[in-house]
Amino acid sequence: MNAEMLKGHLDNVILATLERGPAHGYAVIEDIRRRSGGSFDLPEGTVYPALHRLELAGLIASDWVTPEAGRRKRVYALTPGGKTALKDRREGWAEFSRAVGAFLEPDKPWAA
Amino acid sequence: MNAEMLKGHLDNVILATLERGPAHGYAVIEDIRRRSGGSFDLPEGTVYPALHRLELAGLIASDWVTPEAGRRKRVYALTPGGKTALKDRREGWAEFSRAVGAFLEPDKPWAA
DNA sequence: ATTTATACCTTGCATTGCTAGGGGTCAAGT
DNA sequence: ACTTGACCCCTAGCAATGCAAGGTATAAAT
Repeated sequence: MNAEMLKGHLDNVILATLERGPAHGYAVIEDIRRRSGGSFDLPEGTVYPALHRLELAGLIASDWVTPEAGRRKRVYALTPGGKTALKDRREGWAEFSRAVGAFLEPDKPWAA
Repeated sequence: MNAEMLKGHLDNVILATLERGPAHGYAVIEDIRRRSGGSFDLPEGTVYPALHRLELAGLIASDWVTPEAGRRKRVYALTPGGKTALKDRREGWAEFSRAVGAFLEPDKPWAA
């Protein structure tokens, strides 16, 4: 799978991951890998800047958590604005997916 | 629809457009707009460089055509390599679409 | 004559995912 | 004791891409 295809969709994937509950960066990477069936095996240099980007945009918020056993983690959670954004991006993805499918999935009924 | 979502997918859309037969740049833009149901209304500054890119990569080839009536056009057609690439990219899109759908289309059966 | 649609092109920008590095903690194996 | 691997965080700089903005030119419509 081409690497550039993810551009513009990573934020949506991360937001959808955090929709299931707060998680720290490393766990987000693992969730994405598992939930995508291995298709998205993202390096840290991709995900961490994306998380910072989303926090700067106000779509997620972070808290440092230091458990008794283990290392300190930065746990991210969706903000109300993030939930709204995710809803909008779902619609955006549906439209985009339908539009590209009209070109690359010629068996679909909508492909004129 | 977000603008950055098209990144990495435009080449596939253009290749699929030329799959139906040779066309010049301006016609490609119109075909994409029509076939996408208006979702992709691409400016020339997006499509023309992409066509040059694809030709440089050997996936399409161009010929200048000067009809008796009308303006001269640069007509692009898929090369054998382009047809092969399109086939591969169809599979890539299927995988990518399935993977993103697992995050943004939670009603789908594969969304664990 | 002016506007609109057609038809092509390029420069430079903003954004993005990735590579390649860095730091550090902790458990298990050798 | 030492190394390996898993865990957990971060940044600088690169390459690619879609786009805005601008230019050129012909043909048809008003």
